[in-house]
Amino acid sequence: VERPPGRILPARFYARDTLTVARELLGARLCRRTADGVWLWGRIVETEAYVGETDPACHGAAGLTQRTRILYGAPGRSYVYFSYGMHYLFNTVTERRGFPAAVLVRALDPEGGLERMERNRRGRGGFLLTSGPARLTEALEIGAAENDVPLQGGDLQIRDGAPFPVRIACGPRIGIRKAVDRPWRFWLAGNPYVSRPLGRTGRGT
DNA sequence: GTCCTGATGTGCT
DNA sequence: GCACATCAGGACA
Repeated sequence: VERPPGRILPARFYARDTLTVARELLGARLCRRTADGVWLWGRIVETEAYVGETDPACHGAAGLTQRTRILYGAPGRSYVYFSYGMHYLFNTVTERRGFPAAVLVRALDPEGGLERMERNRRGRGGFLLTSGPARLTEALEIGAAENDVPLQGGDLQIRDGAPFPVRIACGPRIGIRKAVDRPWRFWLAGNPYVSRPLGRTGRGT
């Protein structure tokens, strides 16, 4: 069994402007060590920024609560939450303490541990393996236990990767109803694992 | 291909 | 109560 390549991104990487972090996470590797010690990872190809109390789509817009206290906490940690009664979504906390912001990871280009990921996805491979925020957490076995943990070691890490030689595209965030005008979704143009290439509309895949 | 719906937990209003 | 940063599967065309 292999180990993921690249260098772990330090906490200070995340302690910056969230839009910058969202762009610079493209190409980095989200790495997960399962309970039985298997490494699963992929290159991040799609992200979204959620920025502060003034961003209506950010959970931080609700202010400091039990749920959002992680967003107000230290940058470089995970924020995993349960959505629609069935899915877990993975975010990295950004900016300084006291400023609630995060980057949602929406898609991965799978790189290591493909067989295990496909099993986790009940046989679905190819595009359906990791092309969506809930798909990738299921593939990588990320759940409630991975909420509020550091990303600089242990079983959940983000490591750097050589930049993909493609354009970074941006557009409106997916699946929200507030602040739809802010183009805070970023993706690698042409990558086959991007959940919704521009031009496709509506819900579903 | 598009459209629609069901599954379902959690936190805030 | 209800909104919600989703996905899968079925009904059509």
